[in-house]
Amino acid sequence: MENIAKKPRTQLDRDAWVAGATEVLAEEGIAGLRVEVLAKRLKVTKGSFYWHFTDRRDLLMAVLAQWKDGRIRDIIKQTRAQPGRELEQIYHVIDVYSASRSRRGMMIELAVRDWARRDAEAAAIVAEVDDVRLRCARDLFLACGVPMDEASSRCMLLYAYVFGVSLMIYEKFDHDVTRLKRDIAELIARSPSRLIA
Amino acid sequence: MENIAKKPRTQLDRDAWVAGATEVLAEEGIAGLRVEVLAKRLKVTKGSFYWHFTDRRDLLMAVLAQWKDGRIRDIIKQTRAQPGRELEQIYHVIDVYSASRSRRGMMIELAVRDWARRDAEAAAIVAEVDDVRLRCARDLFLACGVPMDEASSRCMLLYAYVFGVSLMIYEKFDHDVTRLKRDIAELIARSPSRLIA
DNA sequence: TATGGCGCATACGGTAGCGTATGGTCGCCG
DNA sequence: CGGCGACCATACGCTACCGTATGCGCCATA
Repeated sequence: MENIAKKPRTQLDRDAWVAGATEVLAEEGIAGLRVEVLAKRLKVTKGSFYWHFTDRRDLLMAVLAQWKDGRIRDIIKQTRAQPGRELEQIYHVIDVYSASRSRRGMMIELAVRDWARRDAEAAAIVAEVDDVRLRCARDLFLACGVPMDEASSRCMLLYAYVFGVSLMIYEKFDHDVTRLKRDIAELIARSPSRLIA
Repeated sequence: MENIAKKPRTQLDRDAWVAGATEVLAEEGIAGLRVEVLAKRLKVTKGSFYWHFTDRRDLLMAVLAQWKDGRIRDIIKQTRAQPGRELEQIYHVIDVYSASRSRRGMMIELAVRDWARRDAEAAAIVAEVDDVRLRCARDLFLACGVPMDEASSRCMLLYAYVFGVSLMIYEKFDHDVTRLKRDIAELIARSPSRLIA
């Protein structure tokens, strides 16, 4: 009965801690991610934590690594388009990264980026993720026939927008969010065919 | 010798504390803004702090209020254009808010916005600032002859971009930041005259 | 059935930070 | 020159954490 890599016990493993930590990160930010707080949330004591991790930073790095893997996998998936449908894939990416679509994901994203502003290792991970994202999005624009330089500009604008808009509070300003977001997506991805003229 | 509101003493006043706190906020974020740390930086003890402020939150609210006033004053100033030169004023706003231009200002901006994600009072202030900013920028677009809806979209895109781009790490991606930023400014503010056609 | 290790609880020392209490020093004013 | 009030230092109790040390139960295996 070689029950390989599968213990049906109720006990916690590293991944469970990382999952819980990611949850806390989304809600409280990196500063609120404390091991004793996390332990309480997982209904254990920190005795368990220090069995699975050497210290707090060990956990943080695991969270970071898992975030990076998930993000890169997701980018590849979201930017894979059937030939000829690249433009609508661009709109899809804008829509999918819209804050309201995946509030939790964006909260983690912002928490990680805030973290990266003061932590070199986090910054390195963010740099990797950004690089992959930008290249994937640029490839979509290139496939639409947009020249290289403009493809770079547009994909940079795309990501800056989706992150930036989730930092803003504009309830009083806008009257019709749906139209607003649709029009902005137009501005970012606007049919590149026009540009050839 | 009515030396009104002017004591040439070397002692600290509320404003000195707020200024120091803003500095720490820029460097360490809201979580790093501790009264004992700040006191050490100002070469006094927290005995002084609790004479000027009732508690830590009192300081935070003062920082927030001063930030709001400064931002609103700055917006008014940056978006005031001579008639007929509104478009170049838009480019000026984009440039001025570029992260590299005022790194310190953007660090505070991001710290406040991160703070606002978990604090209702901070969120209310950010909402006010965003509203003023968006309306001022929209007025510029309107003065350029851009119709209302599009002016709204473009000014929202403008601010989302400047905040978002300062969250990204793209050294590996871009080869020519100057060109990139210029082209993106073009995409955001692109000569509205074209739209009439 | 013994025994060894995994997974966790408990207990401890140490630091950082908040807020309070109280005392001290200096300048000014009568 | 006595006293008062602005401004700050010192000292204290308290809580939240971090990380370590150690004990304890439970399951597997010999």
